[in-house]
Amino acid sequence: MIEKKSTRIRKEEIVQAALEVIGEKGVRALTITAIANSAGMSEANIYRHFSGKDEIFSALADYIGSEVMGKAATVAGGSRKPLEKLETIFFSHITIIAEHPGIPRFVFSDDVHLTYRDLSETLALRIEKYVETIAGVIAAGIAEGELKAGLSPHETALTLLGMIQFTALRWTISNATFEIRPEADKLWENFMNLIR
Amino acid sequence: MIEKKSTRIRKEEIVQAALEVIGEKGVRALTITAIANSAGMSEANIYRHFSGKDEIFSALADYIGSEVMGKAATVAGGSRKPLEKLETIFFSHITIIAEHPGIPRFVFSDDVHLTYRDLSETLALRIEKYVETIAGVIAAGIAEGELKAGLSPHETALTLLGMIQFTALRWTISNATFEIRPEADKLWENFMNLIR
DNA sequence: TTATCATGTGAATAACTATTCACATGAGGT
DNA sequence: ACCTCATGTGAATAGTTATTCACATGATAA
Repeated sequence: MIEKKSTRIRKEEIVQAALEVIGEKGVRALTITAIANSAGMSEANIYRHFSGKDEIFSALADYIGSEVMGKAATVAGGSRKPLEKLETIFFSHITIIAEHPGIPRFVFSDDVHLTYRDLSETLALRIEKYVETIAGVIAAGIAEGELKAGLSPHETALTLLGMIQFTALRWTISNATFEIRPEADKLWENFMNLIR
Repeated sequence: MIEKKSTRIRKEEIVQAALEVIGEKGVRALTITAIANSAGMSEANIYRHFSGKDEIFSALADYIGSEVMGKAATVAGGSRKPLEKLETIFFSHITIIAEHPGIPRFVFSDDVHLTYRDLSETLALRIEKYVETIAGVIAAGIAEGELKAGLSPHETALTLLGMIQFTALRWTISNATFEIRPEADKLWENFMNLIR
């Protein structure tokens, strides 16, 4: 029998274990057995701290929301120049993906979207908010003359996020056979050419 | 007992049924039972025509490859101006996604990638080829002076595809609550601002 | 010290999965 | 007409899944 810990701590451990499982084997492999193994506890103990899979998925979404998107909001609210902010957001997003491949897989899993509709709505709202945060930075960049005047902030933000997302996808599909960072460098350099 | 048909025809029907199931319920729901129901035949009969799920997935990948990516190659090889070609490829891709949501879900399903590694390699190669096709059109556009001189064709192609892919994802997540076509129009207009 | 209750677990259950198999049928060649 | 074999199917099987439950344990408050 493992050491006893409070539900608060166990919940964090379970969420982390779940994220690890997704990062290694994908959302499909996120079974209670897999989580229990990864977290080093019995399956039954998972149910001491979560009512079921739904609740684990919710907690995972909350964690990702505060971790990834919260970070971007902080950067956006800072005092640097818009282009610098964009660059920081872009590369920190890329770094997070490289360190936790489970995050984009979870957020963009059609399995999650189609099986847990309520959660899916929450995710959609968070993504939309994230897009707006980035669009705000782009709008500021245009106002300050750092970026092209003709840009549509919202659409340009979608383009930037699509670039990030597509990189994460190609990375998973190719089974991590390329280095994500140099790829991101090239994409960012080209993107600056596009928006200035 | 349903009418008897040749394996060639049944294979096509099964692949179409599978694509439909993915479009409606996602890759996770692509069970033999679901395919059999959608195709209107018994589960056992599926095995008369395919050795198992792997082979169905392979056939699905082949169908998508010839359908979607073949189309782009045809357009790219045509005699129109590069910018026109890009626009055609972009909107025909968007149209295909809107009509067959199962296609992007299948191609970008981490479930597929992580469970069927061989198939995943094939998919990765096809995507890379698709990227190169688009990069070729962009390079031609630069050479002819239709597009900005400083662009990197490969990275710009990735950006374009990311835009398409991200739109498909947001569409699924939001449960098809927005019209995909007007969204695509705005994105394309902005993209033209970016690349010219 | 001891009583209590949150925490931990092995085993059972019911539902669902892919796949197989023995048997049925009918279309097309002879 | 009839033979044959590709095509079609209900039922069985073995494995996996989420979830429950009766019982164990140990931290902590009294």
